[in-house]
Amino acid sequence: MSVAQLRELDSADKITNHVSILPRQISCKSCDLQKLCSSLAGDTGLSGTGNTITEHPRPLHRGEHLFRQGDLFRHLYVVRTGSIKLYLTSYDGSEQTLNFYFPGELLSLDSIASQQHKTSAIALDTTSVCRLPFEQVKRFCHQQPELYDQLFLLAGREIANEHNMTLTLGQKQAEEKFAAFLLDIARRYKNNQYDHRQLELCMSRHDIANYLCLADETISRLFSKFSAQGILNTNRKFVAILDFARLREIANMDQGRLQQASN
Amino acid sequence: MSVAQLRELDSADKITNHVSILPRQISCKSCDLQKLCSSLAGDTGLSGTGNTITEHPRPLHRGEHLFRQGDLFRHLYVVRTGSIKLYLTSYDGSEQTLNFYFPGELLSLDSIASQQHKTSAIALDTTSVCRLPFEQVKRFCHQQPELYDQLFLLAGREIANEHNMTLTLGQKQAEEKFAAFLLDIARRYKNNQYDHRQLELCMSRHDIANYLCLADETISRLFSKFSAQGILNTNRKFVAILDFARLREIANMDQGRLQQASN
DNA sequence: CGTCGCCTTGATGAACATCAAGGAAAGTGG
DNA sequence: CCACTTTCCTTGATGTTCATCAAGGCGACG
Repeated sequence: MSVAQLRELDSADKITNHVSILPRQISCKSCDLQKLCSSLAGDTGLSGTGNTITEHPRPLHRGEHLFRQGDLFRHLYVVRTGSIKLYLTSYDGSEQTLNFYFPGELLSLDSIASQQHKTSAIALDTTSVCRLPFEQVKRFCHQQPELYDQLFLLAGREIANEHNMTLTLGQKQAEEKFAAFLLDIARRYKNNQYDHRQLELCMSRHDIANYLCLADETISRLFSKFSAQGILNTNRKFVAILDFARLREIANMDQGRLQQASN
Repeated sequence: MSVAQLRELDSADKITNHVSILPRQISCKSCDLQKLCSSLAGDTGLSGTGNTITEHPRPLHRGEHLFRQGDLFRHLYVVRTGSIKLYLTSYDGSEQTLNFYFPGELLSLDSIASQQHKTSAIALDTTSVCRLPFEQVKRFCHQQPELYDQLFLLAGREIANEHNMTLTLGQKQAEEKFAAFLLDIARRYKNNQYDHRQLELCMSRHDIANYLCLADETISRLFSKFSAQGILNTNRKFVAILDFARLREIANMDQGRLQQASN
Protein backbone atom coordinates (compact mmCIF):
# COMPACT_ATOMS: atom_id res chain seq x y z
CA MET A 1 0.00 0.00 0.00
CA SER A 2 1.30 3.41 -0.91
CA VAL A 3 2.14 6.13 1.54
CA ALA A 4 -0.26 8.43 -0.25
CA GLN A 5 -3.08 6.04 0.35
CA LEU A 6 -2.21 5.67 3.98
CA ARG A 7 -2.09 9.41 4.33
CA GLU A 8 -5.45 9.73 2.60
CA LEU A 9 -6.94 7.31 5.09
CA ASP A 10 -5.31 9.03 8.02
CA SER A 11 -6.67 12.38 7.05
CA ALA A 12 -10.09 10.88 6.51
CA ASP A 13 -9.82 9.49 9.99
CA LYS A 14 -8.95 12.84 11.45
CA ILE A 15 -11.51 14.80 9.57
CA THR A 16 -14.27 12.43 10.43
CA ASN A 17 -13.42 11.80 14.01
CA HIS A 18 -16.83 11.34 15.60
CA VAL A 19 -18.38 12.65 12.41
CA SER A 20 -19.73 10.35 9.73
CA ILE A 21 -18.37 10.73 6.23
CA LEU A 22 -21.77 9.66 4.97
CA PRO A 23 -24.15 12.34 3.74
CA ARG A 24 -26.81 13.11 6.26
CA GLN A 25 -29.75 12.16 4.12
CA ILE A 26 -30.46 10.30 0.96
CA SER A 27 -32.51 11.86 -1.81
CA CYS A 28 -36.00 10.45 -2.20
CA LYS A 29 -35.32 9.71 -5.83
CA SER A 30 -32.98 6.82 -5.04
CA CYS A 31 -35.28 5.33 -2.41
CA ASP A 32 -36.77 1.85 -2.70
CA LEU A 33 -40.21 3.31 -2.23
CA GLN A 34 -39.75 6.30 -4.49
CA LYS A 35 -42.61 5.41 -6.82
CA LEU A 36 -44.95 4.38 -4.06
CA CYS A 37 -44.13 7.31 -1.88
CA SER A 38 -44.43 9.95 -4.53
CA SER A 39 -47.73 8.51 -5.68
CA LEU A 40 -49.00 8.77 -2.15
CA ALA A 41 -48.06 12.42 -2.24
CA GLY A 42 -49.99 12.83 -5.46
CA ASP A 43 -47.09 14.43 -7.29
CA THR A 44 -45.45 13.25 -10.44
CA GLY A 45 -42.56 11.31 -9.11
CA LEU A 46 -39.59 13.35 -8.03
CA SER A 47 -40.23 13.78 -4.37
CA GLY A 48 -42.17 11.72 -1.90
CA THR A 49 -42.02 14.11 1.00
CA GLY A 50 -45.23 15.66 2.07
CA ASN A 51 -47.66 12.82 1.50
CA THR A 52 -50.26 12.23 4.12
CA ILE A 53 -49.30 8.84 5.42
CA THR A 54 -45.50 8.78 5.66
CA GLU A 55 -44.45 9.42 9.24
CA HIS A 56 -41.08 10.56 10.50
CA PRO A 57 -40.60 9.45 14.10
CA ARG A 58 -37.74 10.89 16.13
CA PRO A 59 -34.33 9.48 15.15
CA LEU A 60 -33.04 6.40 16.95
CA HIS A 61 -29.80 6.43 18.85
CA ARG A 62 -27.19 3.78 18.25
CA GLY A 63 -28.35 0.64 20.02
CA GLU A 64 -32.05 1.52 20.06
CA HIS A 65 -34.50 -0.87 18.48
CA LEU A 66 -36.78 0.08 15.62
CA PHE A 67 -38.82 -3.01 16.42
CA ARG A 68 -38.33 -6.30 18.20
CA GLN A 69 -39.15 -9.87 17.45
CA GLY A 70 -42.69 -10.37 18.73
CA ASP A 71 -43.75 -6.72 18.44
CA LEU A 72 -47.02 -6.02 16.70
CA PHE A 73 -46.43 -5.48 12.99
CA ARG A 74 -48.00 -2.25 11.83
CA HIS A 75 -45.51 -0.39 9.64
CA LEU A 76 -43.15 -0.63 6.77
CA TYR A 77 -39.89 1.26 7.26
CA VAL A 78 -37.37 2.84 4.95
CA VAL A 79 -34.04 4.03 6.25
CA ARG A 80 -33.46 7.75 5.65
CA THR A 81 -30.14 8.25 7.40
CA GLY A 82 -27.93 5.94 9.41
CA SER A 83 -28.17 2.17 9.28
CA ILE A 84 -30.11 -0.75 10.73
CA LYS A 85 -29.16 -4.30 11.58
CA LEU A 86 -31.86 -6.93 11.17
CA TYR A 87 -31.44 -10.09 13.23
CA LEU A 88 -33.24 -13.17 14.39
CA THR A 89 -33.06 -14.79 17.83
CA SER A 90 -33.63 -18.53 18.10
CA TYR A 91 -35.24 -20.46 20.90
CA ASP A 92 -31.88 -21.33 22.40
CA GLY A 93 -30.84 -17.69 22.44
CA SER A 94 -28.38 -17.68 19.56
CA GLU A 95 -28.61 -14.78 17.17
CA GLN A 96 -28.29 -14.57 13.43
CA THR A 97 -27.71 -11.25 11.71
CA LEU A 98 -29.85 -11.30 8.58
CA ASN A 99 -28.99 -8.09 6.85
CA PHE A 100 -27.93 -4.48 7.14
CA TYR A 101 -30.10 -1.68 5.81
CA PHE A 102 -28.82 1.62 4.46
CA PRO A 103 -30.56 4.81 3.34
CA GLY A 104 -33.24 4.16 0.77
CA GLU A 105 -33.67 0.51 1.69
CA LEU A 106 -36.98 -0.99 2.76
CA LEU A 107 -37.37 -3.39 5.66
CA SER A 108 -40.01 -5.45 7.47
CA LEU A 109 -41.58 -7.07 4.42
CA ASP A 110 -40.93 -10.42 6.08
CA SER A 111 -43.55 -9.71 8.72
CA ILE A 112 -46.55 -8.89 6.56
CA ALA A 113 -47.61 -12.51 6.60
CA SER A 114 -48.15 -12.37 10.35
CA GLN A 115 -49.38 -10.01 12.99
CA GLN A 116 -46.00 -9.94 14.69
CA HIS A 117 -42.53 -8.96 13.70
CA LYS A 118 -40.50 -12.08 13.08
CA THR A 119 -37.18 -10.29 13.47
CA SER A 120 -35.57 -7.48 15.44
CA ALA A 121 -34.14 -4.28 14.00
CA ILE A 122 -31.55 -2.21 15.83
CA ALA A 123 -29.88 1.07 14.89
CA LEU A 124 -26.13 0.90 14.27
CA ASP A 125 -25.85 4.67 14.04
CA THR A 126 -28.09 7.55 14.80
CA THR A 127 -30.80 6.57 12.38
CA SER A 128 -33.93 8.15 11.02
CA VAL A 129 -36.58 6.34 9.05
CA CYS A 130 -39.71 6.90 7.04
CA ARG A 131 -42.53 4.94 8.62
CA LEU A 132 -45.56 3.85 6.61
CA PRO A 133 -48.63 2.41 8.35
CA PHE A 134 -49.19 -0.79 6.44
CA GLU A 135 -52.98 -0.69 6.57
CA GLN A 136 -52.98 2.71 4.93
CA VAL A 137 -50.44 1.63 2.36
CA LYS A 138 -52.69 -1.28 1.57
CA ARG A 139 -55.69 1.00 1.19
CA PHE A 140 -53.77 3.18 -1.25
CA CYS A 141 -52.62 0.11 -3.12
CA HIS A 142 -56.18 -1.03 -3.49
CA GLN A 143 -57.00 2.27 -5.15
CA GLN A 144 -53.88 2.22 -7.31
CA PRO A 145 -52.82 -1.36 -7.86
CA GLU A 146 -49.73 -0.28 -9.78
CA LEU A 147 -48.33 0.66 -6.38
CA TYR A 148 -48.72 -2.94 -5.37
CA ASP A 149 -46.65 -3.95 -8.40
CA GLN A 150 -43.82 -1.90 -7.02
CA LEU A 151 -44.02 -3.40 -3.54
CA PHE A 152 -44.24 -6.84 -5.03
CA LEU A 153 -41.11 -6.21 -7.03
CA LEU A 154 -39.28 -5.29 -3.85
CA ALA A 155 -40.49 -8.45 -2.13
CA GLY A 156 -39.28 -10.54 -5.04
CA ARG A 157 -35.92 -8.82 -4.97
CA GLU A 158 -35.66 -9.54 -1.27
CA ILE A 159 -36.30 -13.23 -1.83
CA ALA A 160 -33.74 -13.34 -4.63
CA ASN A 161 -31.20 -11.64 -2.36
CA GLU A 162 -31.84 -14.18 0.36
CA HIS A 163 -31.22 -16.94 -2.15
CA ASN A 164 -27.91 -15.47 -3.12
CA MET A 165 -26.98 -15.12 0.50
CA THR A 166 -27.79 -18.76 1.13
CA LEU A 167 -25.51 -19.71 -1.74
CA THR A 168 -22.72 -17.61 -0.30
CA LEU A 169 -23.12 -18.92 3.23
CA GLY A 170 -23.47 -22.50 2.10
CA GLN A 171 -20.91 -22.90 -0.64
CA LYS A 172 -18.19 -20.35 -0.04
CA GLN A 173 -15.34 -20.36 2.40
CA ALA A 174 -14.38 -17.58 4.75
CA GLU A 175 -12.26 -15.52 2.33
CA GLU A 176 -14.88 -15.65 -0.40
CA LYS A 177 -17.66 -14.67 1.99
CA PHE A 178 -15.72 -11.72 3.28
CA ALA A 179 -14.77 -10.50 -0.19
CA ALA A 180 -18.37 -10.83 -1.33
CA PHE A 181 -19.51 -8.90 1.73
CA LEU A 182 -17.16 -5.99 1.05
CA LEU A 183 -18.22 -5.83 -2.59
CA ASP A 184 -21.87 -5.90 -1.64
CA ILE A 185 -21.47 -3.08 0.85
CA ALA A 186 -19.46 -1.07 -1.66
CA ARG A 187 -22.13 -1.60 -4.32
CA ARG A 188 -24.87 -0.44 -2.00
CA TYR A 189 -22.90 2.60 -0.91
CA LYS A 190 -22.38 3.35 -4.58
CA ASN A 191 -26.12 3.12 -5.20
CA ASN A 192 -26.42 5.89 -2.69
CA GLN A 193 -23.80 7.97 -4.43
CA TYR A 194 -21.25 7.64 -1.70
CA ASP A 195 -17.65 7.02 -2.68
CA HIS A 196 -17.60 3.26 -2.91
CA ARG A 197 -13.84 2.98 -2.56
CA GLN A 198 -13.93 4.60 0.85
CA LEU A 199 -16.21 2.68 3.16
CA GLU A 200 -17.18 3.57 6.65
CA LEU A 201 -18.42 0.35 8.15
CA CYS A 202 -21.09 1.12 10.67
CA MET A 203 -21.25 -2.41 12.06
CA SER A 204 -18.85 -4.07 14.47
CA ARG A 205 -16.51 -6.92 13.58
CA HIS A 206 -18.82 -9.14 15.55
CA ASP A 207 -21.80 -8.15 13.41
CA ILE A 208 -19.91 -8.87 10.22
CA ALA A 209 -18.74 -12.22 11.56
CA ASN A 210 -22.22 -13.23 12.66
CA TYR A 211 -23.73 -12.10 9.36
CA LEU A 212 -21.26 -14.28 7.47
CA CYS A 213 -21.57 -17.15 9.93
CA LEU A 214 -17.94 -16.96 11.00
CA ALA A 215 -16.11 -16.35 14.27
CA ASP A 216 -15.14 -12.80 15.20
CA GLU A 217 -11.49 -13.79 15.17
CA THR A 218 -11.76 -15.09 11.63
CA ILE A 219 -13.03 -11.72 10.41
CA SER A 220 -10.27 -9.95 12.29
CA ARG A 221 -7.67 -12.18 10.64
CA LEU A 222 -9.20 -11.55 7.21
CA PHE A 223 -9.01 -7.78 7.70
CA SER A 224 -5.35 -8.21 8.55
CA LYS A 225 -4.69 -10.59 5.68
CA PHE A 226 -6.37 -8.45 3.02
CA SER A 227 -4.54 -5.39 4.32
CA ALA A 228 -1.21 -7.20 4.21
CA GLN A 229 -1.95 -8.18 0.60
CA GLY A 230 -2.69 -4.60 -0.37
CA ILE A 231 -6.33 -5.29 -1.13
CA LEU A 232 -7.59 -3.13 1.69
CA ASN A 233 -6.37 -0.31 3.80
CA THR A 234 -8.11 -0.45 7.12
CA ASN A 235 -8.29 1.84 10.07
CA ARG A 236 -10.94 0.55 12.42
CA LYS A 237 -14.27 1.36 10.82
CA PHE A 238 -12.71 3.09 7.84
CA VAL A 239 -11.89 0.75 4.99
CA ALA A 240 -10.41 1.76 1.67
CA ILE A 241 -10.76 -0.80 -1.09
CA LEU A 242 -7.56 -0.65 -3.13
CA ASP A 243 -8.03 -3.63 -5.43
CA PHE A 244 -11.57 -4.31 -6.58
CA ALA A 245 -10.46 -6.74 -9.27
CA ARG A 246 -8.68 -8.97 -6.80
CA LEU A 247 -11.64 -8.83 -4.45
CA ARG A 248 -13.96 -9.93 -7.24
CA GLU A 249 -11.58 -12.72 -8.07
CA ILE A 250 -11.55 -13.96 -4.49
CA ALA A 251 -15.32 -13.73 -4.27
CA ASN A 252 -15.67 -15.70 -7.50
CA MET A 253 -17.92 -13.07 -8.92
CA ASP A 254 -16.44 -12.82 -12.39
CA GLN A 255 -19.54 -12.20 -14.43
CA GLY A 256 -18.30 -13.98 -17.53
CA ARG A 257 -18.36 -17.52 -16.30
CA LEU A 258 -21.96 -18.33 -15.45
CA GLN A 259 -22.37 -21.80 -16.78
CA GLN A 260 -25.97 -22.55 -17.53
CA ALA A 261 -26.74 -26.17 -16.82
CA SER A 262 -26.95 -27.77 -20.27
CA ASN A 263 -29.62 -30.28 -21.29
CA MET B 1 -37.04 -50.14 17.41
CA SER B 2 -39.73 -52.75 17.71
CA VAL B 3 -40.21 -55.66 15.38
CA ALA B 4 -43.74 -54.48 14.72
CA GLN B 5 -42.46 -51.14 13.55
CA LEU B 6 -39.92 -52.75 11.33
CA ARG B 7 -42.59 -55.00 9.89
CA GLU B 8 -44.85 -52.03 9.31
CA LEU B 9 -42.09 -50.32 7.42
CA ASP B 10 -41.28 -53.46 5.47
CA SER B 11 -44.82 -53.92 4.36
CA ALA B 12 -45.07 -50.28 3.42
CA ASP B 13 -42.00 -50.79 1.35
CA LYS B 14 -43.49 -53.78 -0.41
CA ILE B 15 -46.89 -52.29 -1.00
CA THR B 16 -45.47 -49.13 -2.37
CA ASN B 17 -42.70 -50.57 -4.45
CA HIS B 18 -42.58 -48.20 -7.39
CA VAL B 19 -45.79 -46.65 -6.21
CA SER B 20 -45.82 -43.50 -4.15
CA ILE B 21 -47.59 -43.57 -0.81
CA LEU B 22 -48.51 -39.96 -1.42
CA PRO B 23 -51.99 -39.16 -2.70
CA ARG B 24 -51.97 -38.38 -6.37
CA GLN B 25 -53.31 -34.89 -6.05
CA ILE B 26 -53.85 -32.26 -3.42
CA SER B 27 -57.21 -30.62 -2.97
CA CYS B 28 -57.41 -27.03 -4.13
CA LYS B 29 -58.62 -25.99 -0.74
CA SER B 30 -55.24 -26.49 0.89
CA CYS B 31 -53.33 -24.77 -1.92
CA ASP B 32 -51.26 -21.62 -1.38
CA LEU B 33 -53.17 -19.91 -4.14
CA GLN B 34 -56.58 -21.14 -3.12
CA LYS B 35 -58.09 -17.69 -2.65
CA LEU B 36 -56.48 -16.21 -5.71
CA CYS B 37 -57.27 -19.16 -7.90
CA SER B 38 -60.89 -19.52 -6.89
CA SER B 39 -61.42 -15.80 -7.37
CA LEU B 40 -60.07 -16.12 -10.85
CA ALA B 41 -62.65 -18.81 -11.46
CA GLY B 42 -65.35 -16.53 -10.20
CA ASP B 43 -66.72 -19.07 -7.77
CA THR B 44 -67.10 -18.72 -4.04
CA GLY B 45 -63.94 -20.30 -2.83
CA LEU B 46 -64.03 -24.07 -2.73
CA SER B 47 -62.48 -24.98 -6.02
CA GLY B 48 -60.10 -23.14 -8.29
CA THR B 49 -60.28 -25.50 -11.22
CA GLY B 50 -61.90 -24.19 -14.32
CA ASN B 51 -60.77 -20.58 -14.22
CA THR B 52 -59.68 -19.08 -17.47
CA ILE B 53 -56.03 -18.41 -16.83
CA THR B 54 -54.68 -21.39 -14.88
CA GLU B 55 -52.87 -23.73 -17.25
CA HIS B 56 -52.03 -27.37 -16.71
CA PRO B 57 -49.05 -28.32 -18.85
CA ARG B 58 -48.15 -32.00 -19.25
CA PRO B 59 -46.55 -33.51 -16.15
CA LEU B 60 -42.78 -33.44 -15.83
CA HIS B 61 -40.76 -36.60 -15.48
CA ARG B 62 -38.26 -36.98 -12.69
CA GLY B 63 -35.19 -34.98 -13.68
CA GLU B 64 -36.98 -32.61 -16.05
CA HIS B 65 -36.74 -28.90 -15.43
CA LEU B 66 -39.75 -26.70 -14.84
CA PHE B 67 -37.53 -23.72 -15.55
CA ARG B 68 -33.86 -22.91 -15.55
CA GLN B 69 -31.76 -20.08 -14.27
CA GLY B 70 -31.76 -17.50 -17.06
CA ASP B 71 -35.07 -18.55 -18.63
CA LEU B 72 -37.57 -15.83 -19.33
CA PHE B 73 -39.86 -15.34 -16.37
CA ARG B 74 -43.49 -15.53 -17.39
CA HIS B 75 -45.37 -17.73 -14.95
CA LEU B 76 -46.05 -18.48 -11.35
CA TYR B 77 -46.23 -22.17 -10.55
CA VAL B 78 -47.98 -24.21 -7.89
CA VAL B 79 -47.16 -27.88 -7.43
CA ARG B 80 -50.19 -30.13 -7.87
CA THR B 81 -48.61 -33.55 -7.53
CA GLY B 82 -45.02 -34.67 -7.06
CA SER B 83 -42.25 -32.38 -5.89
CA ILE B 84 -39.79 -29.81 -7.10
CA LYS B 85 -36.26 -28.91 -6.06
CA LEU B 86 -35.28 -25.26 -6.39
CA TYR B 87 -31.57 -24.55 -6.71
CA LEU B 88 -29.09 -21.88 -7.59
CA THR B 89 -25.87 -22.27 -9.59
CA SER B 90 -23.00 -19.90 -8.88
CA TYR B 91 -20.46 -18.50 -11.29
CA ASP B 92 -17.93 -21.12 -10.29
CA GLY B 93 -20.38 -23.94 -10.93
CA SER B 94 -21.24 -24.89 -7.37
CA GLU B 95 -24.88 -25.50 -6.61
CA GLN B 96 -27.03 -24.63 -3.63
CA THR B 97 -30.36 -26.31 -3.11
CA LEU B 98 -32.70 -23.60 -1.88
CA ASN B 99 -35.90 -25.44 -1.12
CA PHE B 100 -38.21 -28.29 -1.95
CA TYR B 101 -41.78 -27.69 -3.04
CA PHE B 102 -44.69 -30.00 -2.37
CA PRO B 103 -48.32 -30.02 -3.52
CA GLY B 104 -50.05 -26.74 -2.82
CA GLU B 105 -46.84 -24.73 -2.59
CA LEU B 106 -46.09 -21.73 -4.76
CA LEU B 107 -42.75 -21.08 -6.40
CA SER B 108 -40.97 -18.52 -8.58
CA LEU B 109 -41.87 -15.42 -6.59
CA ASP B 110 -38.14 -14.67 -6.41
CA SER B 111 -38.05 -13.89 -10.11
CA ILE B 112 -40.78 -11.29 -10.39
CA ALA B 113 -38.27 -8.53 -9.80
CA SER B 114 -36.50 -9.41 -13.03
CA GLN B 115 -37.25 -10.60 -16.50
CA GLN B 116 -35.33 -13.81 -15.97
CA HIS B 117 -35.57 -16.72 -13.59
CA LYS B 118 -32.87 -16.41 -10.96
CA THR B 119 -33.03 -20.07 -10.01
CA SER B 120 -33.62 -23.49 -11.55
CA ALA B 121 -36.46 -25.86 -10.69
CA ILE B 122 -36.26 -29.58 -11.34
CA ALA B 123 -38.81 -32.33 -10.75
CA LEU B 124 -37.89 -34.94 -8.14
CA ASP B 125 -40.85 -37.11 -9.04
CA THR B 126 -43.35 -37.20 -11.81
CA THR B 127 -44.76 -33.77 -11.14
CA SER B 128 -47.70 -31.76 -12.38
CA VAL B 129 -48.18 -28.07 -11.74
CA CYS B 130 -50.68 -25.29 -12.12
CA ARG B 131 -49.16 -22.58 -14.28
CA LEU B 132 -50.35 -18.98 -14.04
CA PRO B 133 -49.23 -16.41 -16.61
CA PHE B 134 -47.98 -13.61 -14.42
CA GLU B 135 -49.14 -10.79 -16.66
CA GLN B 136 -52.68 -12.10 -16.51
CA VAL B 137 -52.47 -12.63 -12.77
CA LYS B 138 -51.36 -9.04 -12.49
CA ARG B 139 -54.24 -7.84 -14.61
CA PHE B 140 -56.68 -9.70 -12.39
CA CYS B 141 -55.01 -8.32 -9.31
CA HIS B 142 -55.41 -4.81 -10.64
CA GLN B 143 -59.14 -5.40 -10.88
CA GLN B 144 -59.34 -7.10 -7.49
CA PRO B 145 -56.53 -5.79 -5.30
CA GLU B 146 -57.50 -8.16 -2.46
CA LEU B 147 -55.91 -10.86 -4.60
CA TYR B 148 -52.68 -8.94 -4.42
CA ASP B 149 -52.94 -8.97 -0.63
CA GLN B 150 -52.90 -12.74 -0.79
CA LEU B 151 -49.87 -12.92 -3.06
CA PHE B 152 -48.10 -10.39 -0.93
CA LEU B 153 -48.73 -12.49 2.14
CA LEU B 154 -47.12 -15.45 0.43
CA ALA B 155 -44.10 -13.38 -0.53
CA GLY B 156 -43.71 -12.23 3.06
CA ARG B 157 -43.98 -15.78 4.30
CA GLU B 158 -41.29 -16.82 1.85
CA ILE B 159 -38.94 -14.14 3.15
CA ALA B 160 -39.62 -15.14 6.75
CA ASN B 161 -38.90 -18.77 5.86
CA GLU B 162 -35.63 -17.80 4.26
CA HIS B 163 -34.69 -15.95 7.43
CA ASN B 164 -35.36 -19.00 9.54
CA MET B 165 -33.33 -21.11 7.16
CA THR B 166 -30.42 -18.71 7.42
CA LEU B 167 -30.57 -19.02 11.19
CA THR B 168 -30.54 -22.80 10.95
CA LEU B 169 -27.69 -22.92 8.45
CA GLY B 170 -25.66 -20.34 10.30
CA GLN B 171 -26.07 -21.21 13.94
CA LYS B 172 -26.89 -24.90 14.15
CA GLN B 173 -24.66 -27.90 13.88
CA ALA B 174 -25.22 -30.90 11.70
CA GLU B 175 -27.51 -32.85 14.04
CA GLU B 176 -29.71 -29.85 14.72
CA LYS B 177 -30.01 -29.01 11.04
CA PHE B 178 -30.99 -32.53 10.17
CA ALA B 179 -33.56 -32.78 12.95
CA ALA B 180 -35.04 -29.44 11.92
CA PHE B 181 -35.19 -30.62 8.33
CA LEU B 182 -37.10 -33.77 9.20
CA LEU B 183 -39.56 -31.84 11.35
CA ASP B 184 -40.10 -29.29 8.61
CA ILE B 185 -40.80 -31.94 6.01
CA ALA B 186 -43.12 -33.76 8.40
CA ARG B 187 -44.99 -30.53 9.10
CA ARG B 188 -45.45 -29.81 5.45
CA TYR B 189 -46.62 -33.33 4.73
CA LYS B 190 -49.06 -32.92 7.58
CA ASN B 191 -50.36 -29.70 6.04
CA ASN B 192 -51.22 -31.77 3.05
CA GLN B 193 -52.97 -34.34 5.15
CA TYR B 194 -50.40 -37.04 4.59
CA ASP B 195 -49.39 -39.17 7.53
CA HIS B 196 -46.59 -37.09 8.97
CA ARG B 197 -45.05 -39.98 10.88
CA GLN B 198 -44.44 -41.93 7.72
CA LEU B 199 -42.38 -39.87 5.30
CA GLU B 200 -41.45 -40.78 1.79
CA LEU B 201 -38.52 -38.57 1.00
CA CYS B 202 -38.52 -37.76 -2.66
CA MET B 203 -35.07 -36.21 -2.67
CA SER B 204 -31.70 -37.97 -2.63
CA ARG B 205 -29.28 -37.95 0.28
CA HIS B 206 -27.16 -35.61 -1.79
CA ASP B 207 -30.03 -33.13 -2.14
CA ILE B 208 -30.65 -33.14 1.60
CA ALA B 209 -26.97 -32.68 2.31
CA ASN B 210 -26.64 -29.81 -0.13
CA TYR B 211 -29.80 -28.16 1.17
CA LEU B 212 -28.40 -28.26 4.72
CA CYS B 213 -24.89 -27.29 3.60
CA LEU B 214 -23.36 -30.56 4.73
CA ALA B 215 -21.47 -33.37 3.05
CA ASP B 216 -23.40 -36.35 1.73
CA GLU B 217 -21.54 -38.64 4.11
CA THR B 218 -22.57 -36.54 7.08
CA ILE B 219 -26.25 -36.99 6.20
CA SER B 220 -25.72 -40.69 5.74
CA ARG B 221 -24.15 -40.93 9.17
CA LEU B 222 -26.99 -38.97 10.73
CA PHE B 223 -29.58 -41.30 9.23
CA SER B 224 -27.67 -44.19 10.77
CA LYS B 225 -27.18 -42.47 14.09
CA PHE B 226 -30.83 -41.43 14.50
CA SER B 227 -31.93 -44.93 13.51
CA ALA B 228 -29.58 -46.50 16.04
CA GLN B 229 -31.03 -44.21 18.70
CA GLY B 230 -34.57 -45.24 17.86
CA ILE B 231 -35.56 -41.81 16.66
CA LEU B 232 -36.06 -42.90 13.09
CA ASN B 233 -36.72 -46.08 11.24
CA THR B 234 -35.30 -45.75 7.78
CA ASN B 235 -35.51 -47.84 4.70
CA ARG B 236 -34.02 -45.89 1.84
CA LYS B 237 -36.54 -43.21 0.94
CA PHE B 238 -39.05 -44.36 3.53
CA VAL B 239 -38.56 -42.79 6.91
CA ALA B 240 -40.73 -43.39 9.94
CA ILE B 241 -40.37 -40.82 12.69
CA LEU B 242 -40.62 -42.72 15.99
CA ASP B 243 -39.73 -39.98 18.45
CA PHE B 244 -40.92 -36.47 17.59
CA ALA B 245 -40.17 -35.13 21.05
CA ARG B 246 -36.54 -36.16 20.87
CA LEU B 247 -36.26 -34.69 17.39
CA ARG B 248 -37.65 -31.38 18.59
CA GLU B 249 -35.21 -31.45 21.46
CA ILE B 250 -32.26 -32.00 19.14
CA ALA B 251 -33.47 -29.28 16.80
CA ASN B 252 -33.84 -26.88 19.74
CA MET B 253 -37.36 -26.10 18.74
CA ASP B 254 -38.99 -26.22 22.13
CA GLN B 255 -41.52 -23.47 21.76
CA GLY B 256 -41.46 -22.40 25.41
CA ARG B 257 -38.06 -20.86 25.56
CA LEU B 258 -38.09 -17.93 23.20
CA GLN B 259 -36.28 -15.28 25.12
CA GLN B 260 -37.15 -11.81 23.97
CA ALA B 261 -34.12 -9.60 24.06
CA SER B 262 -34.77 -7.31 26.98
CA ASN B 263 -33.94 -3.63 26.89
C1' DC C 1 -26.31 -61.79 -13.75
C1' DG C 2 -23.43 -57.96 -14.33
C1' DT C 3 -23.14 -52.98 -14.33
C1' DC C 4 -24.24 -48.52 -12.52
C1' DG C 5 -25.62 -45.15 -9.35
C1' DC C 6 -26.50 -44.21 -4.74
C1' DC C 7 -25.66 -45.01 -0.20
C1' DT C 8 -23.01 -46.42 3.93
C1' DT C 9 -19.06 -46.77 6.88
C1' DG C 10 -14.32 -46.08 8.34
C1' DA C 11 -9.82 -43.42 8.26
C1' DT C 12 -7.65 -39.17 7.72
C1' DG C 13 -7.28 -34.20 7.22
C1' DA C 14 -8.36 -29.27 7.06
C1' DA C 15 -10.84 -25.12 7.77
C1' DC C 16 -12.38 -22.68 11.08
C1' DA C 17 -13.84 -22.30 16.09
C1' DT C 18 -12.46 -21.86 20.55
C1' DC C 19 -9.36 -20.56 24.14
C1' DA C 20 -6.20 -17.24 25.88
C1' DA C 21 -3.73 -12.98 26.38
C1' DG C 22 -2.64 -8.51 25.31
C1' DG C 23 -3.54 -3.78 23.18
C1' DA C 24 -5.97 0.29 21.55
C1' DA C 25 -10.00 3.21 21.65
C1' DA C 26 -13.97 4.88 23.80
C1' DG C 27 -16.47 5.85 27.64
C1' DT C 28 -16.69 7.19 33.00
C1' DG C 29 -16.03 9.40 37.08
C1' DG C 30 -13.20 12.17 39.79
C1' DC D 1 -7.71 16.69 32.07
C1' DC D 2 -6.33 12.39 33.70
C1' DA D 3 -6.67 7.58 35.82
C1' DC D 4 -9.71 3.88 35.44
C1' DT D 5 -12.78 0.66 33.43
C1' DT D 6 -14.95 -1.38 29.67
C1' DT D 7 -15.49 -2.74 25.18
C1' DC D 8 -13.82 -4.06 20.97
C1' DC D 9 -10.28 -5.70 18.30
C1' DT D 10 -6.05 -8.31 17.19
C1' DT D 11 -2.92 -12.16 17.24
C1' DG D 12 -1.19 -16.65 18.57
C1' DA D 13 -1.92 -21.61 20.26
C1' DT D 14 -4.83 -25.40 20.41
C1' DG D 15 -9.04 -28.10 19.50
C1' DT D 16 -13.13 -29.97 17.11
C1' DT D 17 -16.54 -30.50 13.88
C1' DC D 18 -17.26 -31.79 9.67
C1' DA D 19 -15.21 -32.46 4.87
C1' DT D 20 -12.59 -35.30 2.17
C1' DC D 21 -10.64 -39.58 0.75
C1' DA D 22 -11.28 -44.43 0.14
C1' DA D 23 -13.54 -48.85 -0.11
C1' DG D 24 -17.24 -51.70 -0.16
C1' DG D 25 -22.50 -52.86 -0.16
C1' DC D 26 -26.98 -52.89 -1.96
C1' DG D 27 -30.87 -52.07 -4.78
C1' DA D 28 -32.25 -50.75 -9.56
C1' DC D 29 -32.22 -51.81 -14.17
C1' DG D 30 -31.17 -53.71 -18.46
